[in-house]
Amino acid sequence: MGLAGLTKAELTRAAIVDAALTMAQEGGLESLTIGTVAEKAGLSKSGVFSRVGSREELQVAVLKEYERRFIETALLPALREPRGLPRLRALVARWADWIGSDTGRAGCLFISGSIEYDDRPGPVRDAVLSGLGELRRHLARNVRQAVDERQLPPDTDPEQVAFELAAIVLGLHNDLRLFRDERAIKRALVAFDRLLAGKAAH
Amino acid sequence: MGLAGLTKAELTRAAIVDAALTMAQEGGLESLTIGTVAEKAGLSKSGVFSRVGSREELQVAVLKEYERRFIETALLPALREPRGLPRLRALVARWADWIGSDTGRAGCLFISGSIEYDDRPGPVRDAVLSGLGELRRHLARNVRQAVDERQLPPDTDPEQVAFELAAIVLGLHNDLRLFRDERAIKRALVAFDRLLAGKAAH
DNA sequence: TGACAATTCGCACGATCGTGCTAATAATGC
DNA sequence: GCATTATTAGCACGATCGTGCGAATTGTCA
Repeated sequence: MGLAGLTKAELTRAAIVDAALTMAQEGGLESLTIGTVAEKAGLSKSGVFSRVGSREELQVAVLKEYERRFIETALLPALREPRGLPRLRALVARWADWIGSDTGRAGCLFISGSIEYDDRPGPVRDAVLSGLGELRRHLARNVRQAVDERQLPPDTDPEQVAFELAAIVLGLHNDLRLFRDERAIKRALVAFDRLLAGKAAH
Repeated sequence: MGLAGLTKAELTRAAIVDAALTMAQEGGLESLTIGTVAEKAGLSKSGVFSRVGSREELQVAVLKEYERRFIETALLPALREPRGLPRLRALVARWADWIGSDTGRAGCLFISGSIEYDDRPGPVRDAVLSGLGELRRHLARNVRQAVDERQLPPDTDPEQVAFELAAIVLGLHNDLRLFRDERAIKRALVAFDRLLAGKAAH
């Protein structure tokens, strides 16, 4: 047993998932191959395979790890803000920062995954769908709380606002990754403000 | 020379591109293989290859054909509306309809392409970038004209509105394709209205 | 240190990929 | 109908893919 109570196999597996995660951020989960991941991790193909079980299990593991980091970095810190609009604002701000932080090199696995697996059934698609669905419900719940706190108009449609917030993030991701246009960051923040300024959609 | 002045080779090529386009709409341009396209078109691998030159040229040809159909179906008809807000509204309405029309089976090649090729240089990426860039500039120009016609506030930022319009379409596409949620159509229209209601972003 | 278990590697397999090359076929002009 | 050309098929090639299996290596405990 090594540090932190992790066996060597678990450490190796973590290193594999970490390398695969980086690779998947440029190229997508579908671009992952056992061979290239092995090369990046400094292992043999068989070594990687014996740790992750199969290519598909590796893809799911990478997605889960990415989700864990997002929750830790963006979602949980926002929960420290008071409920309602402040918490919602903190969440979208951290979310946008998460997308824009390592711009250029790193794409969002859930956004690319939602394209790659929208017509490809299986465990990876299920993981993408559940992760994004949960986030969307989380957004709508926060909007509902903001309405309860009278920080948004009472005729606000929470799911409508959640839809639009998610759409803005998609636009941000697209402009950053494809057009390499950093102005998208400011545009996304402007769009957020307009949406949460109290004149929310009915 | 056959009908419409097309040689047999050109007819075959058109059939290949048509079959490939359908296949690319579920699975993306990167999922196209000479073999599967050949099977769907009822030809041999060599037959397909001799018509399209290479896999990459086929991908570009498919994208160009998709763009041609979009221009014909959504963009040109909108140009018959009076310039300014009516034309802009007609464009986004037809655009949303284009995305939502054959929902489920058919994805937008430019949206999936912007994910597949955001980190993959080459002719396909160039085609995606130029097509989406042109559409974005077209949007901004129409917004600018609506401002000139005093149909939108004078402090409207055309590129900001164009960004948000594109984002809404991304959200629509995502909810239709991944979540299979038809309510996204109405939500996109609501978002359009809110954006173009005269309280446009500053 | 020696026995045993955990971990990783080397290698091979069938499948599929894009792409040339040559022969067969279909269309065209006399 | 025949010769010529345009078009498509057959086949093989090297490369890469995921995956299984036995050997080699490394770590662990007495």
